Amino acid sequence: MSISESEENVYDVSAIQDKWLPIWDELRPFASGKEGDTRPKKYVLDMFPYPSGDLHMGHAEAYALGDVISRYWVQRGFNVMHPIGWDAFGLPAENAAIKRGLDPRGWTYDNIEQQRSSMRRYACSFDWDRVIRTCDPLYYRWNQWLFLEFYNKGLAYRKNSMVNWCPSCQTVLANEQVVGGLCERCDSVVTKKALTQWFFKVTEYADRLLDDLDTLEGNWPSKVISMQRNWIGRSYGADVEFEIEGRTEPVTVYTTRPDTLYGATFMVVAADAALAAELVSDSSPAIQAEFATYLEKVKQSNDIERLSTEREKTGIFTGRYAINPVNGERLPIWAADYVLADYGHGAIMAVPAHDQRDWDFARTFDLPIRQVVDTGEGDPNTLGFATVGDGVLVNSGDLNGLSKTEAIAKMTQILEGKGKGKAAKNFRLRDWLISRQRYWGTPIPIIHCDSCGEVPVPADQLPVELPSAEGLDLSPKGTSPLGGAADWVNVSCPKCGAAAKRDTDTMDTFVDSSWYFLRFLSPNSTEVAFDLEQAKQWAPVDQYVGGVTHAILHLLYARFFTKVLHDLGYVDFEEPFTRLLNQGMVLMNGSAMSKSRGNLVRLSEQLDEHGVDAIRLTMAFAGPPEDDIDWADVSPAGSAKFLARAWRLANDVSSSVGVDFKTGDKAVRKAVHSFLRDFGHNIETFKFNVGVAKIMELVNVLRKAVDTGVGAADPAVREGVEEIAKAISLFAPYTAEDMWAQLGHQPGVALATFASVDESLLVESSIVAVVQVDGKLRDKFEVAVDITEEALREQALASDAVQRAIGDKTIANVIVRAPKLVNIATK
RNA sequence: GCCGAAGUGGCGAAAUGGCAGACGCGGAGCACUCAAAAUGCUUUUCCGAAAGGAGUGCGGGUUCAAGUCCCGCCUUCGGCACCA
Repeated sequence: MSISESEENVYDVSAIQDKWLPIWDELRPFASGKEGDTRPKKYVLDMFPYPSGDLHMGHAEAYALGDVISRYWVQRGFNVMHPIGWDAFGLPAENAAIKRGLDPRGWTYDNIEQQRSSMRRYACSFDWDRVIRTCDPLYYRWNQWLFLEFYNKGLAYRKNSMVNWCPSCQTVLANEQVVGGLCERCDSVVTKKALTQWFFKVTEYADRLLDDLDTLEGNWPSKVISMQRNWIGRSYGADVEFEIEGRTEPVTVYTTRPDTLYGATFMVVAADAALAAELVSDSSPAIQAEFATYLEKVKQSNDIERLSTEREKTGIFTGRYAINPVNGERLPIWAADYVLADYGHGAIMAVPAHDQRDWDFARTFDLPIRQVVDTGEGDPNTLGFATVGDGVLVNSGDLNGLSKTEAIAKMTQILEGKGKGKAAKNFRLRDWLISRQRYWGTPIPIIHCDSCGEVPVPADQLPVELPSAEGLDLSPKGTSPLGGAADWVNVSCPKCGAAAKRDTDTMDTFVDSSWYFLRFLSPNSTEVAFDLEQAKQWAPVDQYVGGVTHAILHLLYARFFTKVLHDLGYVDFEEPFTRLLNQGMVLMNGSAMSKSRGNLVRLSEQLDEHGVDAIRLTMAFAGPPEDDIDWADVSPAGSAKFLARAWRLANDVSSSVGVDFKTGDKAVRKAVHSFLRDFGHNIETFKFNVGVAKIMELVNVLRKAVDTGVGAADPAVREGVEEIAKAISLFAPYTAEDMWAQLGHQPGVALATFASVDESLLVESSIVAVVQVDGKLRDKFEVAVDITEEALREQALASDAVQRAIGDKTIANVIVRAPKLVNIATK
């Protein structure tokens, strides 16, 4: 081989990348929504990134996998919309701005440009005509519009509540920013603070959010469905009314165990609930003082203490008594912090015999424990723990002898008859706190007027644009930085014209991402949030791809928004994401990559070293997409080697474009078409690693065919290599495009549809039958596919190896599954 | 504590109840080369020279046949966690 020949034959990754990028810019193969496109639609969506810097390995995995799906459907002849945008509001921009004394805008838009350019190099199949950035007024104006739609429907409201507070950052934190009781950013211990905040009424949709999960079964990872079910946490039980001595109004408690009402020996109210303070206010000064001290301690407590499992129960006696509605017993009322103010009614009936927490409390304060369910384990008084299982009711009047389930039903009935209670349900889910005392977010479009109260900003005055950050103190101080923008805050009331002030809070960025998938339908509209006709055509999202970190919050909120939009008549579906794929994480040496761990792998360096295609292929081939990839365990060099091997094959093909494949070698064609059949199935079931393996197998078959078989000129070889180029295009678009060109085609392999499977080529005339003796493989031989059971049985028994294995044992049974298998069972 | 998922070669992993380990990484060997790289080919679960035997976390079960189904454990990972 001469030197010049060998140079032609070298797979030069960077040259290929440089060659095709500008051509694709011209070609724009992934523009969607052109007039008159008759292809069936498919909406494929990757979770949009936060512009925190350049793309990292995690993005590289997510977008590689999303691209496999998106490109696959294009090549199956679908009109695919695969848009991208940026979730561009949020704390990191603000923190960077504070640190450098800059406007968060500059930092954000710079990062977006960097990520956009990296995505182009990474050959993401995005439709670049549909880009959105949530920090554009063009976008967040519609957050405000939606907020007002929610507000008008009573789904957005303001209330005072205890929220997470970081004493060091001087700001409220979202639940997701509290990690193990510590502030995500500064590791300070998070405490609680009472503040008036905006909420969205997610709880009103709790039943539907839970029940509709059933419709996602099979199309969403079961893990995500069960996490959402747990998070919503519906429980069934009863509300029970207790008269309180010296109080006109009864107190209602929620219980899942109304059957144990005869076992109630005391009542507990949440120490930080209004009820506790009220009850104590009529007690002795000594109790009032004790309560005040206790309440102070409770307010100081933090999640670290709360999370401790060994924690002793604490509480104080309020000096008040409740009356058990079924037996008239006087129950002392305690205030404690193990009862939550914001769940149920903030008060419980304590049944220490059958609830471990009540048992612990009873033991700490020497309160009676009365068994009312015999579970067969014994008396909780002497057992040392509460018995919570099923059993037979005792010491319970009319309930005696009933099972737990029967007793729950009967007690509920009794209470309803007496007007002392009713069946009830409760949710773990709380309303969504959306206000943030932060600058870099969507301003809440409400004006506070002394005489008119909360006044929505009129629709024609939207958007309420963020004032310039210039001159504003963005540093955390417990109130929103927007409060410092006097010109912006002070307005006249839209209703009465008097002096009024804007709401200075901004919205949680999860609001932005709760409906962005609809904005892609008409990304630049100044008339509507999203075009209703376009929504009919494209939505809902057929395939959503993203990390499992968003399994609860983002997906729950987006589902909530969709249901609200449905009820408002804007969309005709109730679930936003028909199918969901969660990709795993990219690790290095067993743990998540981070600078502080010193195990950070830089995407840009990987791309420089191995090429875009090899990295993308490695992401897909490493294993099942939902599994984590440990970068130390995979071989981008191996991927590059395979791509070069496939590429050389295109180089070798010597037949010309348009040659009649039907004249090609049958055996090779059979391999090609059985590949086509398997590959499509693998991709559609997300077995990308297996799909890649199938391509490798076909490449190996064709390499052999070229070198030692039918030769490079056989039409079947061209047929095979063309399909390989198309298949590789899902993973390695540069290599595929270059192969396509070598094969003599015009640019645009990404739009080349797969050949349909020729079933006639797959019909087998013979097959290898296996013979087992007692389940163990003993022989195999080729037989005709239509061999009769008798003939196969005879042939199996005639085998020397089989006879050797049977030896002197007696044959008990012979199972024949013609033509594939014979199993001989001996005694 | 509650809910869920997963345990298969040296490694990443395949396997509609029907040949365990496809495909790849790594290893070994051969060819090409003055040589190396690259490439191509062969081989690679373990024990055994071989015949053969063992083998999918552990213990049972169903079945002609179990990595796969059922029961009971163990381990690892993820989520929730005083939710009455």
